[in-house]
Parts: sequence; structure tokens; C-alpha cells
Amino acid sequence: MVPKLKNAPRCGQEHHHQEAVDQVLAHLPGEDDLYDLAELFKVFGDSTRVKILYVLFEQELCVCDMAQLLGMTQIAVSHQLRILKANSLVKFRRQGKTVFYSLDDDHVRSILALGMEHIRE
Amino acid sequence: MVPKLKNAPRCGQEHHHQEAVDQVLAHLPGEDDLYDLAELFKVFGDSTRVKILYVLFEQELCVCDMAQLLGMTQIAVSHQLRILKANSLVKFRRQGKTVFYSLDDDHVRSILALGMEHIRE
DNA sequence: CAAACATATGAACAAGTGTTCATGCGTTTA
DNA sequence: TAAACGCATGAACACTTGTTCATATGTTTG
Repeated sequence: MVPKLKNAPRCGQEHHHQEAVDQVLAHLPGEDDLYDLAELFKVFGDSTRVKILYVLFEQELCVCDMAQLLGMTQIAVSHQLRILKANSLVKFRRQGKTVFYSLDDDHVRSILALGMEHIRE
Repeated sequence: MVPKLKNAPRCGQEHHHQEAVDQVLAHLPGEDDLYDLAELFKVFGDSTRVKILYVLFEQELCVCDMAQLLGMTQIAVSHQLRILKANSLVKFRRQGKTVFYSLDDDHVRSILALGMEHIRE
């Protein structure tokens, strides 16, 4: 019942379309860009942060308003805003004791909108 | 040196711009959509998967080619392809023993491109 | 039909990530 | 200037997530 030869542990890499592989390598973005791109999407990849971004879609809001809107602690919102800020997804302005946040640019809006289209198709 | 009253544990929610809050609530997507959107971006938020997607940016490839291109195990690639497939980011066709993968639609290409623009600005 | 091959799947471990608690910072007001 | 207020930060815990090992599918070939 035992086969004479076990399956090879890995693909033998014999049937490759080497031409295709080379062409891909020529057009592939740098390792750093791909890494940073993933880091960017990682920021979008949390429902709390997506909610915050959508809450800011049309107007600026202060931290306290967001906390109320999202039913979250102010602390939790602050932590996420820090991450969003660090990745240039939101900007802020200070007015007295209050800090107002808003989306950094239309880039962010476009990415959100495209993603929304995708999940709804 | 001790203050008479400690700070309140949370924001008192007294200074809110209730009008703004109500307006946001009226335009906010549903809870499910926001959750699904985050799940989608979570898929983009891994450097391995981003690499796979970019490797497929211009042409279809088999699993073995991808494994070689990315310097990864075929097993690891397969696991990620499963996730990408489940979220409709890639599609595939079978040809004999080989399975060729490609990007599902231009939606995916657009999201990748927009993200790349953002990190490069 | 059994062996070889390309790919897929399940369980388990290691590493990363978000929340909370406690506390600190910066601004205003009495 | 001290207290109140809105917000920010650091450490610790619980949970999620990606990888690997072993094994299972499905397809082709002798």
C-alpha cells in the first residue's frame, strides 16, 4: 500500500513560465512601497477606524462628539485618531479646549467610496 | 495640594454640536456595511497579500510562479489566495493540474493605485 | 489504477493589534 | 494660579491573525 516514492515536499519549479515571471519582476513596485501600502490599508482595516472616517466624511467633529456617535470611550477614540493622524488620513485644528478632526484629503474619501462600491456589487 | 474635586471620568457631553451629530447620523452607512468595508481593507492590509495582488497586476500567474516570485512557501501563498478569493479580489481558472489566478476586476486595481498615490505624496 | 504532481485544507503555535485603566498634558475660567 | 475640562499617552491584557507542519484533493501520466 505504500508508494515507492513520497511526493516531493515542494513544487519542483519546473513548469514555470519564466518569461511571465521576468516581466512581473520588471514592473513590480519596490519592497518598501508594497510594505507601506499594506500598512496604509491596515489602518483602514478596522471597523472602529472606518466608522470614525465615515463619521468625518462630510464634516469636522470633536473627539467628544465622535465618542458619543460611536458609543465608545473617549480614550478609545483618541487612540484610533492618533493612528489615523500618523498615517495622514485625518487632520485637526484646535479651538480653545476642543480639537476638531476632519478627513485629510479627497484621497481618503475616494478609497472609502471605492471600497464601499466593491462590497456592494 | 489635593484638588477639591477630581476630574470627571468622562467627557460631560455638554458642549456638543448636536445639530452636527444628527446630520452625521442621517448620512452614515449601516453598521453592517461599515463592518464589511473594514473586513475588505483588512484583506488589503497585509504585505504578503499586497505583493500577491501587485504580482497579478498585469497578468495571470499560477501558484508556483507566485511562490517563486515572492520567495514564499506554496502553502503560505495558497492560504492567502484563499482569503483573496473569498473576498472577490482574485479569480482563477483551472488548466490541467495548474490553477491560474488573476485580479477579479478593475476595482481592485483602482484601490491599489489610489493607495499607492497616497503613500507617495 | 497507482504514482507523481500542483494545489488546498486543518490544527497549532508565534506575533501582532485594539481595548481599557491609570495618569499626564494643554487650555480656559473663576 | 488652581481647579475644571477636553484630550492624549503608556503599560497590560485579551483577542485576532499569519505562518508552518502534516495531510488531503483533484488532475494527469505510465
